[in-house]
Amino acid sequence: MASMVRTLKEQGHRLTPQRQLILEAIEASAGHVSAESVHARVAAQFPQVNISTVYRTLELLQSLGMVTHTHFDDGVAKYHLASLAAHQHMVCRRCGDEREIDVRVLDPLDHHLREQYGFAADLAHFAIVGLCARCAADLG
Amino acid sequence: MASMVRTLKEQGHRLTPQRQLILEAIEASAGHVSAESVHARVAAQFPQVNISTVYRTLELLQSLGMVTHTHFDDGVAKYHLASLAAHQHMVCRRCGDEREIDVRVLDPLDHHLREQYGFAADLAHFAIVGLCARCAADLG
DNA sequence: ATTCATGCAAATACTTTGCATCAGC
DNA sequence: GCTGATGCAAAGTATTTGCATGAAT
Repeated sequence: MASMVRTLKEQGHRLTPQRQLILEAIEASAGHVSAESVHARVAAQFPQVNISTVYRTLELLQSLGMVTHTHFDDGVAKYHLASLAAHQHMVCRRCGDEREIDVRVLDPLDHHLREQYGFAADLAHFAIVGLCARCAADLG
Repeated sequence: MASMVRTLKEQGHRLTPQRQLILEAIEASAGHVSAESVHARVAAQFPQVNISTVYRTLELLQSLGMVTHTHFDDGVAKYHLASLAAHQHMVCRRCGDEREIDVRVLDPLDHHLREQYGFAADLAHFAIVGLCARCAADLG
């Protein structure tokens, strides 16, 4: 995160308390967070920080490649540090249970798309939706 | 689609012109369509059909398993016939180019998730986002 | 001092909901 | 006739934008 601050300034952007707070909030949540929950975390200490600043900062951090976002089933964008990009999630459509899996599972697919189509997939970009074992059992 | 009408009635739902039109619109678009474009198609002929009816019908068709939806990169839900579920899309983050691929590509992943976690993934639920060959070249 | 970032409020896009009326069964 | 489906309007949620003020450099 020291490096992030550096990157910001190197790219000619200003270092503001808001930006630091937002960055810290994303780190602290160690996972995927919506803009709203980032804002909630920040606003818990500094209520005057506006959610539009959160959105603008998230966009900036994305454009700098420091952060990425993922769409879960509800269509809401969830953000996480780009350095954590090497993970993927399975979300159960029925119970909402969420589980992390190793991206290496996706490697064969990645290679295939690359070789077949020259397509560099960002496979961590979306959560994998489906039915978890328990719910499948429940449904008979 | 005759079967769809049957399913509707068997499940105790009424057959209305709106529902038929919406179903036809989804079929006609032979792909993934947003609620808004379904509405646009229907409204072209019958302007009095309301978009809330489109949403309600799409939800119904989903609950009956006739239709599914997919989130593309913009977070907007795109609907398609469940019978067409056996396809997947790659979308280029940069140029927006969209390309269909065979889901069989996803079979190994599907098997892995099933065996490892008992998770029945709906792999066609999300488009695969990434960078297409041309854009990758453009960016050097 | 300059210029970019912020807060605020308003706008936008997508989707859902309450309610009275209407139509399928 | 009963009940579920529709249209309309309004609310809700997620996100974006214009603009004047304020802060980082």
